Amino acid sequence: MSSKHNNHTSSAQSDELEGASQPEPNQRIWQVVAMIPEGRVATYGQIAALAGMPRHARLVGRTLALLPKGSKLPWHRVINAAGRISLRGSDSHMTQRHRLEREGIEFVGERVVLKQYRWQP
DNA sequence: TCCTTGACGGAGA
DNA sequence: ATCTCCGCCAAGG
Repeated sequence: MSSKHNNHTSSAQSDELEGASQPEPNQRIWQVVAMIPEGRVATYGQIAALAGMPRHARLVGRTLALLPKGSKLPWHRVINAAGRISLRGSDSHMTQRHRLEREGIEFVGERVVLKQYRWQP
């Protein structure tokens, strides 16, 4: 990018005013996350790239942080490039780890072995 | 307006 | 394996 314009899209739901062609970034992210199969994980950067926004890993994190509490999206299958859970709070952190282990994903210390569990579309 | 802080990541050292 | 730097970008202070 040229580091100019490309702003707007603040909160949500107002994309039909500018061409209404392709889905909003957040929506593309949700779609990709929804594709991660059970028992596999994907990294924030991986999701960003698959959503057509390479190097926007942080955007993925922000987007997932906004998900409503009972979201059906498999957000727990998204971890960082080190194979670790990025969630800060001990509650959410434990919830994510528990969900992953329940799907058969194993941890070696604090990390998932990506070589073994990374989703490869 | 500037600075800091994040559910980040890759290249170097 | 750890630590910096740097890219990226929205929210808050």
